[in-house]
Formats: sequence, C-alpha cells, structure tokens
Amino acid sequence: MADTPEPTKQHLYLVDGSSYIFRAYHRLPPLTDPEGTPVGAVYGYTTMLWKLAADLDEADGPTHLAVILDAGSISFRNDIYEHYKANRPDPPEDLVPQFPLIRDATRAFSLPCIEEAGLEADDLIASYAREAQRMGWNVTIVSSDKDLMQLVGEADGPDGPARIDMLDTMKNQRIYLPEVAEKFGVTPDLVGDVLALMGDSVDNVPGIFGIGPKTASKLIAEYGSLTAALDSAPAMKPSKLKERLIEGRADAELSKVLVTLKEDCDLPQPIAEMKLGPVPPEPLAAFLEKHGFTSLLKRLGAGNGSPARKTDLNPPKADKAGDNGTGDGSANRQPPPEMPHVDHTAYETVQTIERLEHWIARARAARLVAVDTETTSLDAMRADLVGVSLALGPNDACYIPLAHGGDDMFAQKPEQVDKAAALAALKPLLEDDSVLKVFQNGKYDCNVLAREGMAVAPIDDTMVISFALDAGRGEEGMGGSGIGGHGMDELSQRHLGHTPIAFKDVCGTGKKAISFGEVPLDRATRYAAEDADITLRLYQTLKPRLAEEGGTRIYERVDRPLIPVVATMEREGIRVNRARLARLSEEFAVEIRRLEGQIHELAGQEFTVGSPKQLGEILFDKLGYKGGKKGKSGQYSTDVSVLERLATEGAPMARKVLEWRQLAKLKSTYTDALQAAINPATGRVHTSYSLVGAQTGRLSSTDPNLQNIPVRTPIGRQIREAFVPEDGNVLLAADYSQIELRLAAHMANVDTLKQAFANGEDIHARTAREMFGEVTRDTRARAKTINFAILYGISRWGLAGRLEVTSDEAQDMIDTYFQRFPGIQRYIHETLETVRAKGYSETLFGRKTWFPRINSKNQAERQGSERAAINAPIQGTSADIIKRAMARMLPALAEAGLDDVRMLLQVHDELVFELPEARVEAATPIIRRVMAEAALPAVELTVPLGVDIGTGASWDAAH
DNA sequence: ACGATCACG
DNA sequence: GACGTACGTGATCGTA
Repeated sequence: MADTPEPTKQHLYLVDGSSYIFRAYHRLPPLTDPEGTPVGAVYGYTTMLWKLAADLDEADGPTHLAVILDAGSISFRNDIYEHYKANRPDPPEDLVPQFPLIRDATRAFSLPCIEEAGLEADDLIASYAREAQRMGWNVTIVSSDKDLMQLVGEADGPDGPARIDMLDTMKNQRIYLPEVAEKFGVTPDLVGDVLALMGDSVDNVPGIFGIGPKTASKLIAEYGSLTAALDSAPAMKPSKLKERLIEGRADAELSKVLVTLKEDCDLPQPIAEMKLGPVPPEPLAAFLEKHGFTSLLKRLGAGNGSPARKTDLNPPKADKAGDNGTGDGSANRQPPPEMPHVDHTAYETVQTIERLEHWIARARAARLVAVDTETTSLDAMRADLVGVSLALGPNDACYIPLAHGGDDMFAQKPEQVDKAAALAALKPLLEDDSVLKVFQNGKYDCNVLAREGMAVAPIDDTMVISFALDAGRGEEGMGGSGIGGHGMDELSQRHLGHTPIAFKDVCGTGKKAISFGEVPLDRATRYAAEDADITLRLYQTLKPRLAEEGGTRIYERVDRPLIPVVATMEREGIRVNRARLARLSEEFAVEIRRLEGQIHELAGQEFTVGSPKQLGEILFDKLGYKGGKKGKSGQYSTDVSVLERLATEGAPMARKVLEWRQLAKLKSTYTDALQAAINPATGRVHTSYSLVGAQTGRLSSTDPNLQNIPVRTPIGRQIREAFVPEDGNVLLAADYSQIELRLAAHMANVDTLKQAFANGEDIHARTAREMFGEVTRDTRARAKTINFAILYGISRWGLAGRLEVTSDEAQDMIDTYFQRFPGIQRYIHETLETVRAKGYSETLFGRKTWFPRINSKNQAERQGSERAAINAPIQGTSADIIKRAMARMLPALAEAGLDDVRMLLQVHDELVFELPEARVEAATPIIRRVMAEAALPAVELTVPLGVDIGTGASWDAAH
C-alpha cells in the first residue's frame, strides 16, 4: 500500500512443506509427468511456491522465505510416547516418489529447504518463528496444521509489535486470532491445552477418551488451563465427564507434552540467509521442463524473468500469478488457461432499468451467460426471489437486487429496479433459444424462475457436468448433503483454487440468521455476483473436459435433458390426504403409548425405549438375556436381527420393542412429517430430487424423501393409501420388473438367465430350480437372496449370515451359482480388473463412477470398493435407462395428444403418474413402450425390459 | 456432529 | 495375522 511506512518491515514466510504435500495430493488429480512419474502433488506445491515468491513486493508478502520439511518419521516425541504417529497409514504409493521431488522443486526456486533429524517440521517452524519475532519481524506460517495455531499472535519486538499469523494456501485463508478462536474457542496460548484434552487421532495423541473438540474447548475456556480443569475435576458434580477427567489425567498430561512445540531448537541455518530475491530462471526452467509443467514454463518464458518479479509475470490487468492453476481434475491435462483472481470490487450492483438493459444486451451479444438467483429459502417451492446475478466473463459480473429491504412497505428500501419490470426485461433473455444460460444446480433456479412465469432454456449446469466427469471422486464423508462433492464451494476450491464467500458469513446461521433480502447491497453484490462469476469460470474449466474425457454422451444424452423434466416433476408435487395421515398418526400414538407401558412393566422400570443404549442395558444387563454383542462404540447392538433372535428365544420384550420401533418410525418419519411437508400454496407435497446425490447415477430424494415410503408391510402400506390423485384422476404406477437382474444377465451374457427372462419366467424360481433342483417356498427365497447377493458383490460370510447357514455351505452355493450361470464370475473379474486399471467403472451408456480406494492397502476399504464397483455398472445402467425414459416420456405422451398426463415421482425403477381416468387406456401402452424401449437406440439389450403397470385411487392401490 | 436404526430400490 | 463381511440412498432419534 502506498502509505506503508518505509522501510518495509521484514517478513519471514515459513512453508510447512510436508503437510502441504499431503493435502495437495488428496486435492489434486493424479497428474503424471512425461516419464510417467506421478507429480500431481508436486505440481500443486510448485504453483504455491511460485505464487509466494511472486508476492515479494506485495504489501504483506515475504521478504524472507524457507521451506521446512520433516526429516523422517521418528522424532524425540517417540522417546516420550512410542505410539506417537504410530497409526499413520503408509503414504499412498503414488505419493512416495513425490517426496524427494519436493526438495528438487524447492531447490529449483533457489529457496532454502530445512530439515533436521529427530525434529519435526513443526518444531523447527516454531523455533524459527519465535526467533524472527524476537528480532521484530512479522512471520507467516504457510500451513493449516492446527498444532501450529499455538504460535499465532503478536509480541513486542524491538520496533513495535511483531506478529505471527498463518496462511492456508489451499483455502486461500489467513489464520489469525479470530480464526483460532473460532476453531478452538480459546486464545492461541491455550490451544495446546485444548489439543491435550481432545487428542488427535491423526498423530495418535491420546487425549482423554470421550472428550472431543467441543467439550475440550469448553473446559479450557471455563477453567483457564488444562491443569486447572484437571484439578477441578474432583469437585465437579458426579458425571461421566468428571470420571473421564480424573481417569484420563495421565493421558492428558502426556498429550500436552506431545502437542507442545519445541521452540528452542538450534537453528540449522541463519534466518538472514533466507532472504528472498529474484529467482534465477535456469534451474527453475530445467525443473519445469523435466516434469512437463508446460504452462508454468510458458509463463516463465513469457515473463522473461523470474517469478519473484511480479510485474514481469503478469499482463497489465490485475492478474496475479495464480493459485488458480492448482489442478483441473484429470490426468495428463494442461491446467486451464489462466484466469484473473476473483475481484469482488469489480462487480456492479444494477439499480436502474437502464443498467439492466445494458447487461441484458451484452448477454445477448455474448450468447452465453452465467445466472444465479438469490432467494429466501433452500426449498425452491417456497422460496421468494430476492435478486438475480449475471456473469459474462471472469470478474465481469453483476447483481440485480429485486426485493431487498424486507416486506415492510414503509421501511426505507435501497434503490433497486422494480421487480416486475426487471423480470419482464429478463424474461426474453432467459427464454431465448440462442442464449445459453449456465447455472450451478440450475434445477433450483429454474423452479424459482418458473414460479415467476419463466421457462428458462436452454441451460447448462456445472454441477451436473461435474457429476458426469467426477462421480465418486469427491471427498470422503460428503454424503448426506445430496450434492456429493459437486457443490459450488467444493468445485471452486478444487478447480479454481478459490474459496468463495460463505453463505453463512453473509447471512449468519441459527437463530441469528437473516434472509438474503436483509443483506446490505454491497455485501449482497459481492456474494451473489461472485457465485455467477465462479459458475462461469467452472463452466469454462469443466465443459471442455466432457469431450476430452468421454463425458459428453452421458451428459448431453442422459443427465442434461433430465434437468427440466425433474424440475417439472418437483413443481407438480403429489397430493396427500392430510386427514388420513392425521388419523394414522393418532392411531399409532395410541398403540405406541400402550406398548411403552407394557415394555416398562416387563423391564420393571421406566426408560427411554427409543434409546438403543438404555434398551441394551435393560435387556442384557438387567434382564440377563444372553448373546448381547457390543459394537466398537461399546454399546450393545439391538437392531432387528438381534431383537428377532431374542423374540424367538422367548423374550417377550423383544417383540414389543420391535412393534414399538415400527410404529415410532412410521409416525415420526412419515405420518407426522408428511403432513408438515404439504405446501400451503399448492396443497401438495413437493420433494426435491438430487441429480448428483448417488454416485451410481441414481437420483435421490429429500425434503421429504418420497423414495422410501413404506410398502413392504401392511401397516406401512397404509401410508401409501394417503397418496392420492385429484378428483376425477387416478394414479398410475409403472415399474420395471427385475431390471437389475435383467441387466446383469445381459452384461454378464448368461444364456440361462437371458432365456428365462425371454420366456417370462419367475426368475427366482428358475434360479431355485437350477441350484436346488426343486422350487419350494424355501428354495425360492434362498435363490432370491443369492440373486441379490450376486448383484451386490458376494462373500461367503455375508451370504452365510443372511441364509443362516455355515460359510462352507454358503461357499458351496456360490460355487454352484457360478457353475450354473457361467459368465457371472467372468463379469465380476473383468469389471474389477478394469476398475483397478482405470480407476472407474462404466455403465452401458458410458457413465463413469470413480473408485479412488479400489487399490487401497486397507483390506476392508478395498473390499468395500470392490463390492461397490461390481454393483455400480448394473445399478448405474438401470438409472441411465429410467432417466432416458423420463426424458422421452412427456413428449411421447404429448405427441399422442395426452398432454394432461402428469409425471410425478421416480423411485429408481418406478414412475408414478397422475392422469384423468379417461386417459388410462390411451396412456398405458405409451408409457410401457417408452420405458421398455428406453435403452434404444444407443444400446440393444439381449433381454427384454418388462414393465408392470397398475392404476388406482391411491399409490397403494396402483400397485 | 455422529452412530444406530430403519424406511425404500 | 487380524479384520469383518451385500450395493445405493435419507430421516429420525438419542447422546455427546
């Protein structure tokens, strides 16, 4: 900054090389260099160094810089505690050869690289940081290791305060006191105490068992230190926590020693030698050349100089040498062309109709515009439109507020274009056939805009593109959100190296959350325009990959056409009979209370029946039933299989609990929740389908989930009776019969099974005949189990458990199956070979599912991936087929003049329609044909696809 | 926030 | 030598 006092303060950057490389490895695609050496992590590391070196001259950039590495896996901490870091898995195979390359890369930049046997990088960093601080320098630690957060803060130096902060280059985030407080709830000097209580499973620091981050922060904040907390334990009121603190004291004290950084190491190299200057280009060029980092090489050449001279590297525009080249998700690809950094100040707030017309005209001319809507709710059927943002190029984006300032008619509202006028102006653009609208999760925006009277088309969707390219590649533990690693924040992080403004930072969370319409326009613009900006950047990054990586077929022919179809289904919704649900709720409540009384009586005490923990203790400890098995959580298992067994062994309580559970489930999950889900405006229930929720390509359904409405028991089926058509209409349910087994027969080319399907046989009976020689209730049921086991990737023990036979007998059955149905074994083998080699499986229509853990050294993990990989092509092909049917269905019906047939629901192999009773006869053959022929012409199956159709006055009756 | 449980294909 | 055993989902509850 111009007003920075001279001379500039010295600023030491300490790069935690070891931790960076691990994170870069997991975040970046598996690039290889021309010789086939894996270099993805090294590439990430190199771009980061580049950027840091280029920041010399920046206001807060480095004047001095060093990379600190771990010398080995053993440190002085192992003398204190032999298990320290003992549960670290070996690094992945393709990361190992990259470790030495880190030193090469650092040397190529002519930067000092420091390591010391017996010391961890953290200790060296701590010692250097403190020394620099004593000299009055500022220090930035480039790492996200939480242990290092202990160092953050200011100390008095010889000429004013000297500050230590951290920089997380993967998240592009500075870490200072507020960030530490947010993570640990305490000041940095107490971070070690928190860590000592909570432990660290990655480093195998024990902590105190049963105390996690939340409890640890609370205790330390409350008592002021670890010692004080431990000392206060005996005086606490009796509780689990008190016991744990007393029993775990030694563990905590040991942990404290382990997490405390050694700040007085001898410094292997003087700090003065870390001065950052122009980087000599020759060694760097040689390194970049050797590993095929051509885009960096080009940048080096074009800049005609070193990365340490920022001005040499960059075009005149505000284009810093970028952290946006941190990977693009595919092997052996060039990083995308450079994009300028996201610049929030470049965005325009559109507040007049003239400026709006200007943007619309530019969008028309560009023929491509990224669009994002801001609303009051995540539920597209209840959301009110608050504003729209548009992006035409990087940093070339605007936000058009439409309803900021709340509902209060008299409140002072910010200047904004009249909503009706703005929408009228936008409508022709959004409906223009010749202008492509790009969204991130466009189904949502299209539904919101549809409710404003707009049929937005054509559209592209970066989330759906990402799914076509990278299903299964997302981070672990992303399930549940329904977007499986394809959300905007993850994509931006992964492909652009940029962390967008978080919604919660704009609107807050919990009770203090405000609606987007309450957000001041400047902040709203930064957030909203950034979303459109990023969507456009993602599109430019991801779209080219479709063609390069064979994703076009699945995206253009299956997933993309489905977006408006599913959007329409969501808007249709389905009618439910509220009174009927309410009556069921009441009946269930009565029965639940009755059962609860009986259960308490049998237990001889009151307890929470819904608590598996308490129930287990009652059954196995108090009542003394045998065979209680505790899982890894130390709890008895009380699931159906356990309770069924107890019931047959004569435990009356078990049967009662099973009934209680069934009713409690039906009431809370269905009869109560469905009533609450009825949309007051439409009187119907509108689920939300995720197009990217299931890695195999299936849809998933949330809010509410209408894909798991009970059907298997008579009592549960009563809930289906509450799903009804409008007066004069009927519901029609059409489902594929045994589609996955049929596909398995085709894909594994099993003649016996194919013939059985061609002849319309009962496939489980046929299997029973082949395997056991005769068809009885029992053999058919066993055959059915075995058929499913095959689809899911069989193991002798798994089958043995289900059939209640020994694992030897199960093995015999598996052998027999493979013998009677040759082809299955070969299919399994070949599928696994391909997945191991390529990393992904493919459906008949070319949908990829990635299995990053298929070659894991962890056997359980690997075998899990293997089973999933056997199933994915079958489940995924089935999903492709019904999706193709859905995309064709309404046009086919309309062509026959049946435009009053509404498609409402999809349940994996079933479609549910609502139509006038008089249309059933005409619609049935069309629906059957579209579904049965959905694979054609792309794939000619060697088995017929059977479709069962029924109609009725409720979903239950339609089956 | 997470595990246990259970609803579906 | 031990591990832990069927694929894919989402909602609810109790516990922490």
